[in-house]
Amino acid sequence: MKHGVRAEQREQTRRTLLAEGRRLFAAKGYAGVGLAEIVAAAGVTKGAFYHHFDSKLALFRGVLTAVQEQVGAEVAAAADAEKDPWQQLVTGCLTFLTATAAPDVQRVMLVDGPAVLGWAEWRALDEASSARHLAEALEVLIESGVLARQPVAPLTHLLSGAMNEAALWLAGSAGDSDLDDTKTALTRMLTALRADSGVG
Amino acid sequence: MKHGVRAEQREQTRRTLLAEGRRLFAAKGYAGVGLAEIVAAAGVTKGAFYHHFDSKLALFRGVLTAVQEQVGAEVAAAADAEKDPWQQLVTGCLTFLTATAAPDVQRVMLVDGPAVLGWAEWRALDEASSARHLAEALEVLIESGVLARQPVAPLTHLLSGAMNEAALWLAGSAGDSDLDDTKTALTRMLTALRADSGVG
DNA sequence: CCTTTCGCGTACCATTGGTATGCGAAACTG
DNA sequence: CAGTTTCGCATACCAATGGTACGCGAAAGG
Repeated sequence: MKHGVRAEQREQTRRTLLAEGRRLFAAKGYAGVGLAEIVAAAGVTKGAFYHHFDSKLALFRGVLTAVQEQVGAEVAAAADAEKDPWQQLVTGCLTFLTATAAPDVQRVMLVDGPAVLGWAEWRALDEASSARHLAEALEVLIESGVLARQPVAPLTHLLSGAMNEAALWLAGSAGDSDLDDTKTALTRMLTALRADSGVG
Repeated sequence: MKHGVRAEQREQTRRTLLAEGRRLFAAKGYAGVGLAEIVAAAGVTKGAFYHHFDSKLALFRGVLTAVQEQVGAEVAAAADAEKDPWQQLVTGCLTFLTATAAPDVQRVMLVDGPAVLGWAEWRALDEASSARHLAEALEVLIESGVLARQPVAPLTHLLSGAMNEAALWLAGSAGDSDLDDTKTALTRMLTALRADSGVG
């Protein structure tokens, strides 16, 4: 790691571009923001931008990765605070609903992400940050006999999709009890998967 | 309704633009296809296009509506073939997984839709075509005591999101048993919501 | 048959993502 | 410390795209 004045300024410029890109992408969507606006907000020019990123898409990829890592860390922290593996799953899922409540997370990670990068790449990035934790938690619970033995992949995607859509809906819903109701419904769905729930 | 040569040609041109738009949007995504390509494929010019649609976005809105109505009709038909309300729900949900398997449905309706139109408008259109059926089916089952009494909105979004994500995953998954496994997991989740499942 | 309507083609414009090139200061080198 | 290289960045420019203004020619209406 270099520590000269040059390397420092370089990193500062890169961080500013990522920060302003995140702010603008969240506010106006990927297609609604031009490079001119981004570089102006960052106080640089297009020449500087293309020195740091190959394309507008590359900047979005960087922003999305940062958002996903932030959400993943928040969820993982909440889950790790629980002792019981089952409670880790429930807490992690419920935390996800609130961690993705911020508008910038919504638009970048849940709405524009799949369309801009393509679903496959978006899925791969999500897998690396948060979905992997979900799958691992499910596997542990299956191995320990808490959950009925079954393939984890379908379950992971069903739950992941359910939480994503619920988070988007909650952001625009006016009802005060919607969050609690959703948490209740989600908890009920998770509980239903248990081997001792009488289903299966 | 006029029936002259002129009105007929007009409708023909409009249908061709919608058809080619759907084909190209599905193949390359909304941002990946230009108006020039669309009008060339339809055998007309941009002048004709803007005589029928206000913008590229308006064409996409028309295409998306058509796709959603097709999926909604397919799901509703399968559900209506069942007598028992509970079986209508299960059959409808399972049919959704196969009805959205076509690549054009995936990209237009599930990936690009929310990003291009914005999540709110996309949700409103989805509500009008398929999600409304789901909500109605859930309400019937709650009223008849099959499902535990609970708010339907959170449940609708959780299930809708789960099915959307599962459909996208299934399209790219290589495993032969993935579809069956997903249907099993989805059925298990639905069954868990029943008032007599011991949960809640 | 003469006028009006209108579906559509042609020519054009503004903006956007992306590139080629030059400059000036920081970082090596003797 | 002078000379040279490196490199972060700015300027000027290009091709393509969504969108508009306007004109033509055939069908619709009297």
